[in-house]
Amino acid sequence: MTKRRSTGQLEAAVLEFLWAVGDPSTPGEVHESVAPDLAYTTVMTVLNRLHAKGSLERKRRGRAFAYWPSEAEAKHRADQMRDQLDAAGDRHAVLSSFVYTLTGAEADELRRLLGEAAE
Amino acid sequence: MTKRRSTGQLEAAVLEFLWAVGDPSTPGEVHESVAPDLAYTTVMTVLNRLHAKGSLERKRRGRAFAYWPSEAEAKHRADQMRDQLDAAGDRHAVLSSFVYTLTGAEADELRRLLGEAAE
DNA sequence: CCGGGCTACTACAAGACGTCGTAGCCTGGC
DNA sequence: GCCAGGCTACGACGTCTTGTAGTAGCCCGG
Repeated sequence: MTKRRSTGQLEAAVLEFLWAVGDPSTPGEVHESVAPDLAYTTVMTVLNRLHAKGSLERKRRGRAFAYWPSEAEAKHRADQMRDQLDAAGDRHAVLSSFVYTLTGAEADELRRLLGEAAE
Repeated sequence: MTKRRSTGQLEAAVLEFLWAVGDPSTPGEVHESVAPDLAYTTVMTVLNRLHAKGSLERKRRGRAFAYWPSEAEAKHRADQMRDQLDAAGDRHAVLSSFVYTLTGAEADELRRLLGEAAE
């Protein structure tokens, strides 16, 4: 018996897969690629719940539904980051700490993006 | 009748308060400031749980414990942001989206921080 | 030294999520 | 056209986390 995944892991894995694929996927495809060790119905349930929460869109494809993320991964992640900033009492301190975690390449990338934004 | 707070809200509010205060606080102080509408024991429990999870430190003060965050807010938030970046399939896209959410002042601040880091 | 108040521990309830069973429907082979 | 196999939709169950509170014990002031 495989140990139960910790909370959120399965939903996260499903979302990640759908983002990576880019195209709408059926429960069968998701099951096979994400968690073939689990019952098909388990994956089915996760897809339904994510859809109910608004995280996924779906449309009929044959007799099944094909699911895909309702939001691009980049936007989702960026919004999460933005939320952290908004929740903070001291944004300066957060930005400072954040910059400290960046690699050199990431810092370069960020400078470039900020440079463009400055126009 | 008072509606139950949604999951995570109370813990978040307690943490936020302790971060804002800066000094160790007793359950009584937290209760009064964060959720006087709730039972004292409810706040007590939340403090204990956050301590058990390692989010809070505590030490005796009189016959009570005084609690304070084990991690600075800025570091906590920055780490959360970093996690989003690490979880992303395309970091460039995330950074780009993130920059797009920044205000002018925040962008300036970030440029300045990145400038320093470049030294 | 006695009562009121405040604290620590324990208990209960509800929601979110991981996981699966069952019934129904579609398709392919005969 | 009909039947069996497989796949899907929906619902159900268990656990863990978290919101919420009750009760018993301890300390201090009167």
